[in-house]
Amino acid sequence: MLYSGTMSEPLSAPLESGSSVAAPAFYAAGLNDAQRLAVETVDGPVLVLAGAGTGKTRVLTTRLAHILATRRAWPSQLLAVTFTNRAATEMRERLERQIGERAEGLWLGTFHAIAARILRRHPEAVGLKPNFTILDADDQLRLVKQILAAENIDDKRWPARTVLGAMERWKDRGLVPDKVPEAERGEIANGRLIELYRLYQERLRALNAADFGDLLLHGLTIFATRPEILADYQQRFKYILVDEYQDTNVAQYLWLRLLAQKHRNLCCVGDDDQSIYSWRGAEIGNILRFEKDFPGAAIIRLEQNYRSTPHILAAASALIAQNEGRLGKTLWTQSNEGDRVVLRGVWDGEEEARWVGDEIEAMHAKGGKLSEVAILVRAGFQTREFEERFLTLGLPYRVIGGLRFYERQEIRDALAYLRLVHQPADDLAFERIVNLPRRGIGDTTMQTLHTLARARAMPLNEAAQDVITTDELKPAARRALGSFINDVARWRGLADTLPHPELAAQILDESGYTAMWQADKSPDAPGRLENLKELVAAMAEFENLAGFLEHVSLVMENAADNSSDMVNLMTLHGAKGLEFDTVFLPGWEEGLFPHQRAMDESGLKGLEEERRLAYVGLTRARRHASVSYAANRRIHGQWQAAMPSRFVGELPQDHIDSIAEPGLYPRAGKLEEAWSSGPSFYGKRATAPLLAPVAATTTPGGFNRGDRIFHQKFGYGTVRSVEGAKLAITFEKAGDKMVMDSFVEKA
DNA sequence: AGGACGGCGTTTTTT
DNA sequence: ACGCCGTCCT
Repeated sequence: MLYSGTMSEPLSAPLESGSSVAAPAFYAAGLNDAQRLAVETVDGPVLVLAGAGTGKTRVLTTRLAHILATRRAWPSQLLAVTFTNRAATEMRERLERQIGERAEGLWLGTFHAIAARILRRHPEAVGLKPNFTILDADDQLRLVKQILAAENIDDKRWPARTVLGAMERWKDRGLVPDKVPEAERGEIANGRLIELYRLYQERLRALNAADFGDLLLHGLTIFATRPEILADYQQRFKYILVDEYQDTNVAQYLWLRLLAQKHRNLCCVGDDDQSIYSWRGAEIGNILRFEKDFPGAAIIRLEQNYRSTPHILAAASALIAQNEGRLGKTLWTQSNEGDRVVLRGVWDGEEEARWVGDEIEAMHAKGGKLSEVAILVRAGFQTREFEERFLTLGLPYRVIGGLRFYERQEIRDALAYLRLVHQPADDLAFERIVNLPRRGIGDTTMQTLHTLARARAMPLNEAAQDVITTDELKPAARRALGSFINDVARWRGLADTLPHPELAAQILDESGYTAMWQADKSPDAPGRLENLKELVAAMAEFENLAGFLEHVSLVMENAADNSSDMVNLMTLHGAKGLEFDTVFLPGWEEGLFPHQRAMDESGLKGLEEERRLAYVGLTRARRHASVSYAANRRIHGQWQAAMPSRFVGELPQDHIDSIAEPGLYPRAGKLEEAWSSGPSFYGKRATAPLLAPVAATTTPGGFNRGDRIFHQKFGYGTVRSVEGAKLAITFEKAGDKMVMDSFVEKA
């Protein structure tokens, strides 16, 4: 490699290389014109509109390499932010491949990781101590529940989820309690939401904790109240790079704007057509408004697609063209025709799964890799039918996006021990494990403890220290509690001398936690013990306990076992940023996709986001994409008649191969009526939802299409259709049969 | 302190 | 239909 030596040596690429037509620096080799422009336009604000599959990551890393190679900045003066750890890791790995060690010292990470890093340096500016805890979703929810209970708010009427969600949306917009506009207090908790928000924030501070939203929000507060700190970072970050800009929320936008104010070298990369996270605060307006927000910004479009065949691209493009508020791009490719997008109409979900399974098996038989196949669904429950089918076929599959390692009960318990040792004020951790395993510290004891802690405004652990010196508790409880907090104190003392993995192992043993699972006879107990071992082993990779806990809070990644050859099942959201040779997109039915709720709650905006989701799905495919829809689907146990998604109608005829069984839809014309009335159809909503319970086609015996039945000889099955007194039934064991209605009974 | 029972919700999810 | 959560009962 030409590029060698250390950072202090002069580099082969001269600073003024960008101005000449001389041979481009080696790292820019193979870039197309737009990509090169995106790499080399380093001064001033830049928006790179990177369509799906246009080589975005390559541009991002090359741009960083270019800035470093031309000595415009030291690594420590570069800030590169992503949304996911996956993206951050990928960027770092690719950058290291390009420029090796020179990438060290770069501020590269997720918004949250970078914000946490800054917050750890100035926690006192927002009333936190340096060892503050970062709470996860579970802790947040528990905290809100406690507050609701303390405030006598009916959590049936105002579930903690809802309350927390509303507070998080405020945080997403950078609003601390005092800044929430009067008009927005809403009805939640009878207008007391703002009060709850305030209490929640106070509670977090008392716990010496921050939730994810706070990482950004506190950052904004620090920048607003401590100009000298802000100035320091503004000075430091000469170049800022942002990935997936269409997913930023208002808080992140404000944060970036502040940081970029001095040098104004802000490069945002994103794709407005792939904005699919509005429901968690992402503000597509950020990317749409970029030119206004940053006057004089260069807009660079990456439109050459290196991923998909022309048919797939054309289908996706035609679909997304139906959206209104977009910046607009024209994706093109040099690759050859390839197959059209397959559009398949089927009777029901079971048949859909059968069809997909058959297709995959056929492909597999021809030597295709299963790991290059993905089934992308709108909602998690849709994976079930495929799983069932694949189990019958013996087709290996993995569902991506289930419980993650650090979300498992035993892992969270173990972490609670470590958190408590690390940060004595962590009441949530205290409560979680104070009586786990059982050590005779019950509700009564905890109530006493809570009362005392509240009265003296001190953490539970501290209150416990006091209470055991009094006779407020019964002797047995006092002994139990005393022994527990003694243990915790002892472990804390060991933390300085013992290597942290050993400390963890010792805690788990001495607390009786390991023994608890050893004594557990349930089938998953051995697995849990394994996980605990894994946890302790994983700790060795970190310098200390604090570093480990930080990692756990911020990088709750999935241990992706990419090794084995399996079909991938995941949601469309989960598929963003991934690509596969073959992609199946099942369940394209009105009400399911676009999802009814998205449209009910967000109207046209919701519909357009659903369409972007469809676009994301299609553009995941390299060579083969198959869309399917079923005429009947069972949702929440109820059979529903379904109409094909309007997105089906938006696919361009010239680029699809359509195979539908005849007679799937009894009432012709209904479809056009539903689609053509467009979004306003949902505005009215007087009409019955399209995903509606089936109008009864009943036999004399009272059987309906979709009924689950039992037959003496054939066993269980489902009524496929009804013809007078005869039923077409798909039996689970015996397959399809016609049976007289008098021979079956309802299951 | 642990199980049984009833009620409710059931899109998407990262950090 | 089903699973989860919270409550109530033993």
